[in-house]
Amino acid sequence: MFKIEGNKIVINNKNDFNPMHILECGQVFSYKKQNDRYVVYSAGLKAEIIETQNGFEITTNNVDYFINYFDLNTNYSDVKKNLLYNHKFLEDAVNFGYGIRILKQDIFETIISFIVSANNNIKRITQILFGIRQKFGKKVDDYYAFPTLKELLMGTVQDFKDLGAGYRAEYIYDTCRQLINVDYNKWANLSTDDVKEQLLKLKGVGPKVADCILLFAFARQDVFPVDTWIEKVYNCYFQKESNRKTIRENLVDSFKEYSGYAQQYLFYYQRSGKI
DNA sequence: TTCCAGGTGCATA
DNA sequence: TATGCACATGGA
Repeated sequence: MFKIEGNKIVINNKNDFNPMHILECGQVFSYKKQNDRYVVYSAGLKAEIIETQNGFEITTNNVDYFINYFDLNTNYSDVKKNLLYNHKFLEDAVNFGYGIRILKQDIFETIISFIVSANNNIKRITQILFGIRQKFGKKVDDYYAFPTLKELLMGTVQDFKDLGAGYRAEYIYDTCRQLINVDYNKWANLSTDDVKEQLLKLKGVGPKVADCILLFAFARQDVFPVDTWIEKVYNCYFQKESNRKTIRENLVDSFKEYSGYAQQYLFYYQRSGKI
């Protein structure tokens, strides 16, 4: 799937890796499209992705971090094959977003990002998060790192409001203070339900945001975040249902340990307007 | 003007 | 446990 050449990760494959699909499918907000390349920022690190004749090249200041970040040791041909074997109706969605990979993002950044995402739109979420980087993060070369917990603790509720967070400003402020006494790195050893129980204690983290954090930071595929778009998908493919808890239960029951993957293909396809 | 965006917190029954 | 409402903000 890939090889390492100095500070580059070389991917000779265009079927299971597509930066547009990966970055624009809604799982991440800290990236920019610049002419011929995508630039991705995660925690304090940065990677640039360009297309080559046979695939893509990722240039980065931390090769190991981004091999894990892009989940390059998982075989997505197998993922898609297994998904389609049991769920034929996903074919159009998987063909549309064939290059999606579920990222393994920084835990703290993902918690803050998805608190900001609640009842918000992607353009504004992105703007607010880059604002948080610029105001509280360290300057590294030509970009700003995502602030550490210690750095973000310096922010006031008014600071976050000024950045456009609206009523979520208090959630960010409160959650930072709750996280002082929490070692979320140890949560990796817990069951999905137990991690979710911990996440739900955080201010601004409800069932949907918790599922996003589990999927995009803890690599738990047995969750199905249900938002306004997935509700539309459900009402289109399955039956009319407005209770999101019920929708989630039915979807996880159907997709089981492939729920997270299915969710991303469907979310990306639905948002494209091609459904 | 109203609706919508990767929903959650809180009061109430 | 389940339901209903308020909550900032800006684009369509």
